[in-house]
Amino acid sequence: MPVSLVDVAKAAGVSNATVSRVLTNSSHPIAEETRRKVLAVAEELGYRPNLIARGLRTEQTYTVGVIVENILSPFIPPITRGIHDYLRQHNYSAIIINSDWDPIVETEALENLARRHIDGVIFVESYTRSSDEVSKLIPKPHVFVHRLFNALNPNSVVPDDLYGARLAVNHLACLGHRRIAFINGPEGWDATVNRLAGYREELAAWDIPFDPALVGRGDWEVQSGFTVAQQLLAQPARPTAIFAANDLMALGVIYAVQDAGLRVPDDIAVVGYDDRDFAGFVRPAITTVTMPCEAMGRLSAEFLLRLIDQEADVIEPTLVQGQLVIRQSCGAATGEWQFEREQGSVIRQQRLLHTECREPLT
Amino acid sequence: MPVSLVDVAKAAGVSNATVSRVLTNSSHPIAEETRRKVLAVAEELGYRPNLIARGLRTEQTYTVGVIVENILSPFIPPITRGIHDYLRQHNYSAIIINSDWDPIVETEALENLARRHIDGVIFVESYTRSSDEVSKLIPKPHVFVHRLFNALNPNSVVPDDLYGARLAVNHLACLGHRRIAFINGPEGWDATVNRLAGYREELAAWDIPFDPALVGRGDWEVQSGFTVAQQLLAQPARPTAIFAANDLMALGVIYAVQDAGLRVPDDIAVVGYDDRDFAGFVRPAITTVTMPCEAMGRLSAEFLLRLIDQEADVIEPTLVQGQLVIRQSCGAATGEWQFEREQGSVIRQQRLLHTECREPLT
DNA sequence: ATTGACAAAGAAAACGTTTTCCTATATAAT
DNA sequence: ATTATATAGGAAAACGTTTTCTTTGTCAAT
Repeated sequence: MPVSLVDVAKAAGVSNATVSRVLTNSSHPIAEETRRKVLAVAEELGYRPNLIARGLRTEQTYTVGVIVENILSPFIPPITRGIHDYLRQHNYSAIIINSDWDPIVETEALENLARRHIDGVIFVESYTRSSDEVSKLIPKPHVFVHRLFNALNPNSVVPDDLYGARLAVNHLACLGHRRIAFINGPEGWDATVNRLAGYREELAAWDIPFDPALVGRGDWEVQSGFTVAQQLLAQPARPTAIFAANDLMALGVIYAVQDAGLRVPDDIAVVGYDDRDFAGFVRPAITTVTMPCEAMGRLSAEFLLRLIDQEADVIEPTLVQGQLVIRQSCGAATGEWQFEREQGSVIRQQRLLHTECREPLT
Repeated sequence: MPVSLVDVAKAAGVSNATVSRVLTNSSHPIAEETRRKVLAVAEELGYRPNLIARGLRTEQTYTVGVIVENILSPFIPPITRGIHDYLRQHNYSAIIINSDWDPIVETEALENLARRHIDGVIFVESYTRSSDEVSKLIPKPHVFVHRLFNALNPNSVVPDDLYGARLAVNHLACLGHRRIAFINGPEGWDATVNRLAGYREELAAWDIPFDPALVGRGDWEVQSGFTVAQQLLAQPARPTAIFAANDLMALGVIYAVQDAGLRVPDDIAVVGYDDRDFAGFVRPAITTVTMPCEAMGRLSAEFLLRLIDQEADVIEPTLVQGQLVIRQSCGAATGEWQFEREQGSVIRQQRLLHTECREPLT
């Protein structure tokens, strides 16, 4: 029923080989007339190459596996969006697997992908395997994107958390804050290490002494931001600004400030991290630093295809920078409180590092 | 390099055919001894069937396409999670395509899936195609899940919005509210039609007269909930409760109530719909009705496999019920304000319909 | 004893491509 | 005039399975 390559060959009065050569733009020489004839016939018959059959012969399936540890993580959709976009432009498709942090599921998934002879694998937010382990399980190129632990493995694309933290602190410093507290995430995460480093570096750039009493540790959840902020606010010389290592904790901070009878941003400025959707519509809307998910996704796909095409053997760990999104929680946004996300300020502020902003903004 | 079926056959001293029969549990009789021998050898050599080669012969790829209109929609992750879970248990994999509402991309995607000889397609939140159109584009079974328009097409799995709206209104009525306003979504959406119907039905069940002045229309966004709520609150006999057709608008309602110098839930009770993540951690946390995304996803996958296995020709449109999640915004939740989601109350309240709760709860 | 049915297994065809050979011209170089 | 080279295309092998067809026994029923 479906028309095959042989059907086209017969109808065009040529051999299989010729049709295949025309359709795959083979380097084998083909007379211009023949080429046109074949293309015309193929078009007319509505021929669709069978990628399964092709894959059997060429051992290339134009399919990559995407392994996701937790499909409900808020970063997954934009990351996969970037991946998909790039892949589609290069005629690749993606098989997505959700492993739910289960190593057994993940191993089975790799097994399954191997059976399908996919061309490569992208691990999203994965941390269970090292590059070597993966290579042993599936002899295909792979890339890690948004690796949460040991991010500097080869073949990984991760956010530049140090830079992002500097953006946040820089913004607060520009606004005149000198007692800037920091609520970090749990130990062990790369994000935690690097955001702290960025915080310290930017403080140093402004000649603000580092004060351990201004640094707390949460667990990424709202409640922890709330609790730690309460402690920070109870200090004798309380901070004038609090930078939380993610938006959820920043929201907890805002609640704590409000419960203490203070106002955000008037009494305490708050900056978050991640640019989660709610950051734009809670009250006050949260100034934050974006996770460059889509860009990371794109890049990881680009790198994977480069590995597949053997244009590279290994990819250097790559950092992707986020942007500062200025909203209400830090007092810098102008104009009325609004629900729309301020795209303009993202662009305007994105390169504000201390070198360009040695003095407070106003 | 990789070990093939012929390798296994040689090593076991039998023919290809025998190995294949053993490994696929064919109905062809096999001596028990031979079977064991083959299995042992396959295991020992680490044989992995080549699904590409198998697919070429059997015309079954154990792959389904999942077409998503907008991968950033908040419902997509849980829906695909349900789909993946079910598929994995049945050894199927999913190729995901994000069409970004672009019919051209979608058509190309279908074309691509057809080339890959996938076994079926699931359309998630799609509305651009009718069942017939799809069948013309790709001669494989398909299912729609969470169809936003014309939801009662054959082969679709959609939320039971009428039931969900009744749950919400019932809850408010149980709490003693009699002037219950409703902020609906934009015209044309199935959700809009059905949630209004549910609102009216439940009012009728409580013998509360329907008052058009208490019904407004938003556009699903926070701002619209805010604006419409302001209008409702300005009425001479203002409502004591407002049911918003989604959580974003419910949040806008809360802001409007607060801006009017009133309190939620003390002065005005608010109920939302969807159970978005933020509903659990905004202040006050929003009482809402869940979208049964994961269940819908599972079910759609189940139906698709049924179609693929030709156990059915067509699937009747199927409604999936959500649950009421009681939080702070309606005044019914007991205990302190807390960040954790109250799993218990979901279960406890889920079957409260007017028949079981003819009178206010307290 | 002959036939029929069944179990068990192998040989070979088939799936739809790509690719390796091979052949037949035409043209260029000796 | 012969040989080399390039162009163009066909025949057939190959990819790794499944499945059809065929064969060989074995056992039971006539």
